[in-house]
Amino acid sequence: MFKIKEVAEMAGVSVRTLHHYDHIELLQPESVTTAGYRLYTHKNLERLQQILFFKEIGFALDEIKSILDRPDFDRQRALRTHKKLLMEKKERLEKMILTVENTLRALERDERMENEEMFKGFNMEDIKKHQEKYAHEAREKYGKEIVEQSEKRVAHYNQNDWSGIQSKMNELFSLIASRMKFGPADQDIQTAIGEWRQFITDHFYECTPEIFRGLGELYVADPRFTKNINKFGENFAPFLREAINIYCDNLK
Amino acid sequence: MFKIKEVAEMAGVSVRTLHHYDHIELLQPESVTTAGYRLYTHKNLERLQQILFFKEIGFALDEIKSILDRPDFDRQRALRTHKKLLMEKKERLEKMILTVENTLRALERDERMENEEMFKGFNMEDIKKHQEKYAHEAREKYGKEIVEQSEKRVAHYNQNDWSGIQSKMNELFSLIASRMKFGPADQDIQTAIGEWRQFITDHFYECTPEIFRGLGELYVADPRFTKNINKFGENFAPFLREAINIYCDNLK
DNA sequence: CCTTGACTCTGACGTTACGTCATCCTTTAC
DNA sequence: GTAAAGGATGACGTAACGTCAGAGTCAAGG
Repeated sequence: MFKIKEVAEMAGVSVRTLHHYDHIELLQPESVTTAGYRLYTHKNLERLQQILFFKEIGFALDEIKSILDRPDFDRQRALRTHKKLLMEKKERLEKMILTVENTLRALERDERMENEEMFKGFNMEDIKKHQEKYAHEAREKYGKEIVEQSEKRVAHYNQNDWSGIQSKMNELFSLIASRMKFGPADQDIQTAIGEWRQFITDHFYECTPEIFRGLGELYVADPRFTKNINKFGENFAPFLREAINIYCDNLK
Repeated sequence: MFKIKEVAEMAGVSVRTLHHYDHIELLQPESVTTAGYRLYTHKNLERLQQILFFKEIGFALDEIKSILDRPDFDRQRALRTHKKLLMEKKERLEKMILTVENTLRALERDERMENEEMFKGFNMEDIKKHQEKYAHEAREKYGKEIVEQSEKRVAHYNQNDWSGIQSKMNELFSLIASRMKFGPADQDIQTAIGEWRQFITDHFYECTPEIFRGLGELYVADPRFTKNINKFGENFAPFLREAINIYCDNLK
């Protein structure tokens, strides 16, 4: 249970804002003390987060209310849409930054900019269109999902490759993980490494020792990858890299 | 000389907005016809651009007015400030995107997020903290045995660290993507590539030119990586590889 | 036990940046 | 010469809070 000021500070909004949200019934605290103090729960915080996401994208508060209160509201789906819209907004900002840069360059060379050139990134219509689409989509959620179909196709295309790799990867990595205590030069581990390389060669591309070493580096370097891979154990990524290096050394 | 609707469409604002700006004496057309029609010049457009820049950053209209009307107003200086602020805003957005991603992940794994974790990107103070942290890190960059510490460091990275890494990557890749049209040898792109390499060196291991080239190959060759990376644009992976190769060539 | 300072409450009016009519006048195209 | 499109001027509406005012609440310290 959090008091109003705590919540305000956590979320970076004013107390008055929370009062307002209570008043318009957008976000009402789970409970109220006998003295009338508002008390917020973690659930309330989740809703507040949702509200702020929608706000950032440009929805009005009453729209947000009706979206969040709909019984079929899907938080996960909403979040994915949020991400898309936020990235669009980011692109818009990037365009604006380019415009500023162009303006600066033009100013330096004492040139004159094209009229439309001056306002790139300001036009919000793209974003608005997307918002409308989102609202429409959500409203007709039980209609046909044409938009999703295209996404699925792309996802599906890779899904085959993915699950193939994934299961092979899991198999090999589990084996390796189970033998970590024997060190990266362990015979069974080295065999598994070789199999892994062969698998890549068979299914994707010629995995030269050089590339293979790079792959090992990648396991450590790419945060998304590392995170996935470290579920096989503490320090699994560096261990794997080391094992790959030993494997490649022994090829000579 | 442009009529009001033309200007509105060029800049992506409403006619009413221009009326309003005229009324509050923020932007008054150079001339008016006998019938009372507003006529805007290129100079007026420049001022409008300025206004919109300031607005995007969050200034109030009367503040903008007093800024633009000050006799010592330096457009070039202002633009440079704009750029900085816009980039900060972009970072804030990137953070929000990360927060959305984290929320999604937590939702998938049915985890519960930390209370403050939920609101990253919403209040600006976080940004400052992160910047301080980065500055601190950089200051201590000249400590001892960085390379050998790499593995240990990685092992102790927490969620925050990963977020930082991811956002740095996103930042650099976004920048590169936004300048793809200038070709892989573009100066800014090359600078970003250098930064990226430095970043790997700082956080993981000494990234030699050889390894770096290998990474470039992997971006193209490895389907999983390509998939992730191509969200930055069509053919982003091959483009990146080419840019890396150019970068490495120039090191000799 | 009482005080004090930080926090909270509920109105209620103010503010910013336009949106939205309504009503009327110009200009342009056929 | 007439309609459609665009422009002008009030005037009121609105969204999302900000900003007091006046009063109660709570936790710590003297």
